[in-house]
Amino acid sequence: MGKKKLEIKRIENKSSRQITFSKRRNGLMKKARELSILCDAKVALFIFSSTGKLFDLCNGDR
Amino acid sequence: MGKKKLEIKRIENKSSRQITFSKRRNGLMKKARELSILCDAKVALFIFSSTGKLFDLCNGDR
DNA sequence: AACTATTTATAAGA
DNA sequence: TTCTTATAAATAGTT
Repeated sequence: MGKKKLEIKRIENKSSRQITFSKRRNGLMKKARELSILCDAKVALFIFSSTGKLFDLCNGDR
Repeated sequence: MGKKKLEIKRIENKSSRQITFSKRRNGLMKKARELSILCDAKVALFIFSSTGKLFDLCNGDR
């Protein structure tokens, strides 16, 4: 997605990495929530940022 | 996405629900793996299907 | 934080 | 049921 194709490897630039982290983290949580609703599944998702902060979602909480 | 917009609510048709489950489960795991690689994050994802089967991914395995 | 060009995911269909 | 295709959705780079 996006204006250019992005290779899947560690983003070296710190601020780009943090921006991408927050965008993709939100996207991942949204999709996890949708999967649980659409398909009657139970989903648990734990994301630890490189600074150790935890973001989590269980079964469509928000 | 897809040919028509899909409302986010439980898919009543069982076979459609199972097809959507396997497609979206794969997509979610791929994105989880990408997030961990791109952003140096640790990710754990547990998905229990409605039949109780577990699918999981931790930090970009496989 | 908002935009937009472009890539990616995926709902239906073959 | 695996592959294709039309379309919706996510998002990389920009402002």
